[in-house]
Amino acid sequence: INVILQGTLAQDFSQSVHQGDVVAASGFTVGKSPTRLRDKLHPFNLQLSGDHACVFVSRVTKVPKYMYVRLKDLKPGTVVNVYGVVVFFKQPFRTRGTDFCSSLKITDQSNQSVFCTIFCEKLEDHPKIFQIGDIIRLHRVKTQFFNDSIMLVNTFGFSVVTFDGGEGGPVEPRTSCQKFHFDETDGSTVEELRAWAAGQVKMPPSPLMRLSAVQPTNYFDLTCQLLAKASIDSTCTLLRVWDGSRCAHTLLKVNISPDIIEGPPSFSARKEELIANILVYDNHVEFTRQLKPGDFLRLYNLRAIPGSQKVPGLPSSQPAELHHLSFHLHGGTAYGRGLRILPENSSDVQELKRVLDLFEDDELNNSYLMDTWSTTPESSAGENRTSKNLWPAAAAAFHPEVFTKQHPEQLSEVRRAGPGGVHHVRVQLRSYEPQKLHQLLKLYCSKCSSMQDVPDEELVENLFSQASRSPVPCDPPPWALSGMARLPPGPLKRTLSIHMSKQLVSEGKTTQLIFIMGSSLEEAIQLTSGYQNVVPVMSSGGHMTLLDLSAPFLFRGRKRFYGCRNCSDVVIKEPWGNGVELINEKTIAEAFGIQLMQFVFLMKFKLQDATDSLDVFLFRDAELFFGVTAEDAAANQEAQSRVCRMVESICPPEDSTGERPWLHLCLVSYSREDDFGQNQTCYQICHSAIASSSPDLQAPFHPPF
DNA sequence: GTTTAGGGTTGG
Repeated sequence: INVILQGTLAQDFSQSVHQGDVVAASGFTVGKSPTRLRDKLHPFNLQLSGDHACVFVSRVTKVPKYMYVRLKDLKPGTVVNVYGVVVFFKQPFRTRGTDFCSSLKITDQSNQSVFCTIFCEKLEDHPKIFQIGDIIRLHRVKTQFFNDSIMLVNTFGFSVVTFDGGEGGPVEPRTSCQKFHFDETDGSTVEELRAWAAGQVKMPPSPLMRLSAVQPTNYFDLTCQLLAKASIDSTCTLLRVWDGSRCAHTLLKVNISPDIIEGPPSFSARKEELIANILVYDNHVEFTRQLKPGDFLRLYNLRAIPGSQKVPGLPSSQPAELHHLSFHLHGGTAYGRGLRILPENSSDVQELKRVLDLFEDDELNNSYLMDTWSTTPESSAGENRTSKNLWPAAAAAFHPEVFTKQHPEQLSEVRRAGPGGVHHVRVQLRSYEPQKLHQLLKLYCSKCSSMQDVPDEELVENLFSQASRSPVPCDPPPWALSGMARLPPGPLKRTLSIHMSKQLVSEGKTTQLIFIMGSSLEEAIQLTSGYQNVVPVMSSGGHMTLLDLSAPFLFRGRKRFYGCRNCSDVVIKEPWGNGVELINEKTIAEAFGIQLMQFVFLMKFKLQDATDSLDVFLFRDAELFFGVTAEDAAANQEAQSRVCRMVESICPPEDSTGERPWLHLCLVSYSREDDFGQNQTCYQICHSAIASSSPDLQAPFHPPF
């Protein structure tokens, strides 16, 4: 039925009512509804317009279905539900009883870490944990004391859901359970844990490595595709796997009789170079029986062992060669040792597939060269792998893993070939621009292709103080709750005006989003510790608006986000329509009419070899090249200095004793019109990545596009 | 409403 309100009553009502509220009306009159034919509602309506008419609005607070206990507040002998970030885990292993056992350790914002043991008969009921940092939700676990500390064990009605722990990614529950509870509060709980974990320095580092980064004696986790397998004896299975990168060390070759191999008995010479043979022992052998070639796997706590190793089942005529690296998944479950199949839709597998497909496409294109390649393997044999003068021991080595040609070309040939080609070169870096390395970060608008420097701190500070110098009051938008905020104790004891969304506050999401007016830059930064999204605003013509777009429009943790001046048309609206659960830079930018700028790396290198020198850009594949995203470099001093160290290590200063290493790079040449309308040939580094040999320079896994 | 395990590597 339609209810018609007028005057101040209508105004008061519309400001306080929310969808879902219970409304009681008194003093109304019944009238004929003029819209009954159109809206097909009740033929009468209720008109609340007299002097005695009034409306009561009462909010029905939703009783949450599940309560979650913080890990610090666990009491012995209770059954609870908890959320946590995984800091240690073992894949499920067989117990002496009837069940498999998952062993894990989790932590949360209360900074307590707690051990959990999950017993389940079926593997699919166990938590699907892929890596440290994953988020886990446990329902109906009981607390108990062991060794003077409280721990968790599953109990009747137990259920578990896990999520990827990466900030900004989709919140996709991992479970094999058909029916499980999941609502918007779960989504925000996961987001809150992700954001909290991202700011924790004490989180254990990921042991994931690509093959190209593995060094002798390393323990590491590997994401890979299974190409073939062979059962060697009851305690050992051979897995032949690849991840698209080439290990910097000669690998153990295992010649197995073709009739015991499941999958192709051999591969092209180029592909064989990338394949790692992994020996899986003891308790893990059972799990390898269900593996099929083509499966995507993660292997936990693999060991790379150099030198002569006895390989079980191999004929004595083929002793493992000295100094050849072999990979072992030893028996036991210490340090989470084990393996699992990764689902095809997981983001890590998607990334891996892109790299592997690139290799396969490339191999197809170059199949006409394969004959030459196979008959002269020494022509390929590891110039960039073994030569000592090529690279200082602890620095990085380059492996453009996707060559379009097998032999490096000389720079003079590259120049002669003109635009429209892909070249593999062996060069030294003579110089680079910008000289000031912090300037290699830029802001880029993908819509208008404009590029600008990242504003320095002083400029942003000025914009903040300018904005706070115009204390013109402004009408807060109708959707906002406004007030003054006291900052956490510190040197600054000022208050500033804040605005929050009524809707979010009513949903209890009080830390999701805050608008601040009249603050300094420093205060805005301080607030990021308590609020996930901090938006600085000012008053203009009585309305709330953003600061000049040279300043960040949003602070999220240590990250700052900028809008494009050309392409943005700013109107502050509620950054959530119906159904928007997630509040992040994308949803906020969209709501405010902002074209989000992205951080990019841009550098110019002067390359040289014996024949010529050539200016090339590093832009499109720069993140792959450094193994660092530009966004991380912008937010994280450590990541930024890592990039600087890499640049300095491939181009040591003139006066230093450091040798200038030879780099294998992939270059693409293309034609571009210069300012005078003349066609000009440009060059860019592509597909080339730094494969590091020291852990602090390690390049993470990253797609080449 | 039971039991299992209770993180911590040198091993082919």
